[in-house]
Amino acid sequence: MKKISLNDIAKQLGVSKTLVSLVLNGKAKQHRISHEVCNKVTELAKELNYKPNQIAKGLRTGKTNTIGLIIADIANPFFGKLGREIEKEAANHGYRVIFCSSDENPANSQKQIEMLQQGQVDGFIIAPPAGSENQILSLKRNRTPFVLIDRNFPDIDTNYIVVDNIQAAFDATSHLINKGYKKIACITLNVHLNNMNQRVLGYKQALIENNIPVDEELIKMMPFTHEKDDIVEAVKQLEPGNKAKVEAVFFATSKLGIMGIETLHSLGLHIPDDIAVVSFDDPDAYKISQPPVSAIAQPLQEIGQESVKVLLDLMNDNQSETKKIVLKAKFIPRRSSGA
Amino acid sequence: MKKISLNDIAKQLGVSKTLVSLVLNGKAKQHRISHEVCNKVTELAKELNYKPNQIAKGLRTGKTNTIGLIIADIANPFFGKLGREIEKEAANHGYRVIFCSSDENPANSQKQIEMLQQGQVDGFIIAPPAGSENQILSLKRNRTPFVLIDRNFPDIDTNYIVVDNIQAAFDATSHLINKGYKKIACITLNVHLNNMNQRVLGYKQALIENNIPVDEELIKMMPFTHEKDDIVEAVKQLEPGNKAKVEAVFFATSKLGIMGIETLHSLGLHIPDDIAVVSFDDPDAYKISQPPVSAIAQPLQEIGQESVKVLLDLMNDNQSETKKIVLKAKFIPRRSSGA
DNA sequence: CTGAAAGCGCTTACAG
DNA sequence: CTGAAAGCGCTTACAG
Repeated sequence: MKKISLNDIAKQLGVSKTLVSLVLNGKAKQHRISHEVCNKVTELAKELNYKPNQIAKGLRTGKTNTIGLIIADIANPFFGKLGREIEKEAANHGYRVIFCSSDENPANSQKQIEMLQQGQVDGFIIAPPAGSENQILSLKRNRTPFVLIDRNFPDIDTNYIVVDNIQAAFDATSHLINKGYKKIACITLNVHLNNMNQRVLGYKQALIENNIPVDEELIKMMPFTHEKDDIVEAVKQLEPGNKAKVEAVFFATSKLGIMGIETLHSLGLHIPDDIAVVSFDDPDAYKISQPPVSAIAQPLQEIGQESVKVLLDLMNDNQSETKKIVLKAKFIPRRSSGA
Repeated sequence: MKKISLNDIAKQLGVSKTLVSLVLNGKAKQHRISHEVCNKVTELAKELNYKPNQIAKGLRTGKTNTIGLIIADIANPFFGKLGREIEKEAANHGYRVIFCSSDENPANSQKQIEMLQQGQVDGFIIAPPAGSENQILSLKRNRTPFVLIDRNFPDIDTNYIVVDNIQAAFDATSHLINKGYKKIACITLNVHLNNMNQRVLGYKQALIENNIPVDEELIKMMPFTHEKDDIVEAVKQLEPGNKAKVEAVFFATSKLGIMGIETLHSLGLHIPDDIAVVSFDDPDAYKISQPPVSAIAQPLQEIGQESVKVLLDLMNDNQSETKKIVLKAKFIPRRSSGA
């Protein structure tokens, strides 16, 4: 079954490709093409199950109706859910999306961006890894439409959709303080991403506002590629009885939280009696965990929808004013913090 | 910064496009192009940061180096992790992947396949929803390369990579029986997918082999779009004390399991004392759950790698013999079933 | 060793 | 109202 082309239809009907193209693209009226011809074309196209070749169309028009999405890891439920929202919103507008996982490695995102820039994609939605500033600047120079999500570079003027990380971390930490916890640890990633910095900042601000001294020893930075062992080590250092008694811990990502909670359990510690827990992000795991884990839920649907919308505006209007959108993340107290 | 093309290079060097194309595609030797010219071309290409337009290349060669992946839902951690493996293996071979979530709805997968068949993709990896047999047959008729994953249609001769669902379900159920449980419920999806049927079959076979009568009342079928309420209802019907005392439950998917366990907890039931639990698939949630959940882990990396390899073979060789690969899934006993 | 030309399947001025 | 022609950026016989 050979693919049929515009030409096939044109020949069978004894008309020109131009005509067929015009009709099939809904420009019949505008070009005052006769009703009769119009119908003939539409019918035969349907009969032959004609599907325009998007590659040819793309070459000609310079549009591919495809979005490149670069995130840290599609296997991470946070990005999985976010990716799904983006896919959904894109599909609503007739766009498909190519997924790329960078593993927070700028060399990877570089390769992925270069690969997709070779005419494969009309624009990008990117969660840029630390150290990818030059890539983002290069996209700006090329005038490639793109929008950042999850994190952004404060020094670079770009479109972005993020959440208020400071506020969210502040809320979660304040909640712990209100519950009477004072020795509160923070486990975060040691990557230079502004969202991570902000989470630590919010944590510190809550302490300071409540006259609790910030103890840098209680802030543990994990490499992004952290393995179980790293977490075990960090958690052990925080273990109650070891030096100062730690009463609670704030995990800055759900991946850290999941591994950390697993470790706490395996050390025989009880949550929240021995140590209270709150975490950024709200994967399913936190709902079935016993006790359920207090978490900061990001508005994934809104982030997904907005990022696609902003990108589409950009690709169509080529507007110059950058859109900087900061959404609220919601803290959900559960039993892991005595709620 | 305008994109630069083959022509730009050719003009600047005063040679033909043919020459440039040949050199850049590594066919210089084969066409005995002089070393000198060869170097000039390579250097200028690098200097101008020339990137061939893949769309143009695709139109000419009929190859896009893109794979279409159709799964139920990328937000589901099982498919998220599987998708990541596929993305990785594809990237290793220079392929990108377009992700589509069908939500197990054949109308969706139909639309997605049609969309991607318009020249956008060289082949498909598909987890076909129930009722999509005609789409698969149509792909066969078109001679579109594709491979099925996670489930297949026994009546259609296709390439596929699946796990031995019967064996895995049998193992998990046998484990429960060995632990002394007799009244074992099964919560599954009411979709007509052979992998789901096989999971129930394995469950039944284990019962029969141990002389435990199969009680159809203990097999609950949920719609794929199940909400919390459906699970609550089903679990309540199984609640110990309600009619026959149910001692254990086998969840046929992790999505069912996660919701089910959440429900058991909220009903105040203790796992495994009040009711033991085993589940197909092994999301992170099961590891931090208290108690950790006994689970059937599928070999995601192998499924991902094999599916890409089989597809690539197909696209290159157009070989006729179908590859049917059945991998083993591994049961991991944890404390939720008294392990 | 190198180049002119055709063509992949479209869209879009342009002309009539 | 309709068609011939150019061209998007490549690759690949073909010819010399």
